[in-house]
Amino acid sequence: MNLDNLLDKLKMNGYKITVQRKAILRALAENHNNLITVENLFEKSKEIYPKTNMSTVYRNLEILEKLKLVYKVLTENGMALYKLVCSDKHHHHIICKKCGKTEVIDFCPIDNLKQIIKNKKFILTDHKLELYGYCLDCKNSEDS
Amino acid sequence: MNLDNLLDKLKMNGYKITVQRKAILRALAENHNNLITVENLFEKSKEIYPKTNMSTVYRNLEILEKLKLVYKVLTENGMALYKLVCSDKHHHHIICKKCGKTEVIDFCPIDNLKQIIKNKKFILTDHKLELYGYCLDCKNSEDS
DNA sequence: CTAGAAATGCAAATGATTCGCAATAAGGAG
DNA sequence: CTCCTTATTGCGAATCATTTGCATTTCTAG
Repeated sequence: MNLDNLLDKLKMNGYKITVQRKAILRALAENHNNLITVENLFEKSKEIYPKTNMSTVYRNLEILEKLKLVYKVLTENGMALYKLVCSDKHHHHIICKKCGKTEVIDFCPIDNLKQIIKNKKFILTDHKLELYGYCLDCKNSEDS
Repeated sequence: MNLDNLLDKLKMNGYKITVQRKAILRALAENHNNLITVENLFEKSKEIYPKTNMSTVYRNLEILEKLKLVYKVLTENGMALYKLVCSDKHHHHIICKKCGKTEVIDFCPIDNLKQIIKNKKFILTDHKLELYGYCLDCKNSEDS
């Protein structure tokens, strides 16, 4: 999904297009393969529009998350990482533990699981599958 | 794993057995099927040994996590939930989104995934599979 | 029983995230 | 283009789970 599509989606949902909002989206778009921290996104947004404020970044991420335009993971210490969603099709990711690079995993084990869960006293509603590792770039750099 | 085993593991690793530590472990053991919040664990520990302190709970959870005696999940808002690990065998859970009850899922899709990841520029090291839903008790109670 | 190390309690610090509120900017109607 | 309404922003202060420093207490090996 490119920048214009994103802006359209926002407009369609009654959100105004502000300079800050565009900067944040562009910063996200320029990192669409990587999960980034809010702090980092804030820095990148400021490079595009220097007056962008941290609260604004948070508020926009909240909106983008609600519209499912952004994907959020929590690190082990509970900090949020974000990236733009790349496609509407259900999928998972493998995430580089060092640099946050992601690749799509076009496989979902949920059907196998549904079978198993049939016998449990549970109604399955959601699932979260996250794979972690190192991308080759990070693997090859010594200090991992 | 029962209380005595847990105490042994701690001793074996050079940790002392204190009243508070035993209270926290007993509280965890009494809830071994449910994920509980630290706050909640704190309350339950105090019922067993009233002088137990919140910091102590946090410090002990940290130790238990390091020894892999406890399993930790983060809620959507980044708050930690804990439960004792039940077995050494690799497994996953289905988690009730309302009450935190868990059931073991004795299936891991990682072999299928390894096959898929072979072609990616990634070294897989970890994975996280969490299933969410409602246990029948919660499903049946109206206010969900 | 004692010494030394580990653990605890308390209160204060941290740090990511949220919030209140006044000021500003967007964009539709005229 | 200008006005008006409403959303959005910036700022600083508040939140809140978690962590930490330090003095005190408790373990436990010897």
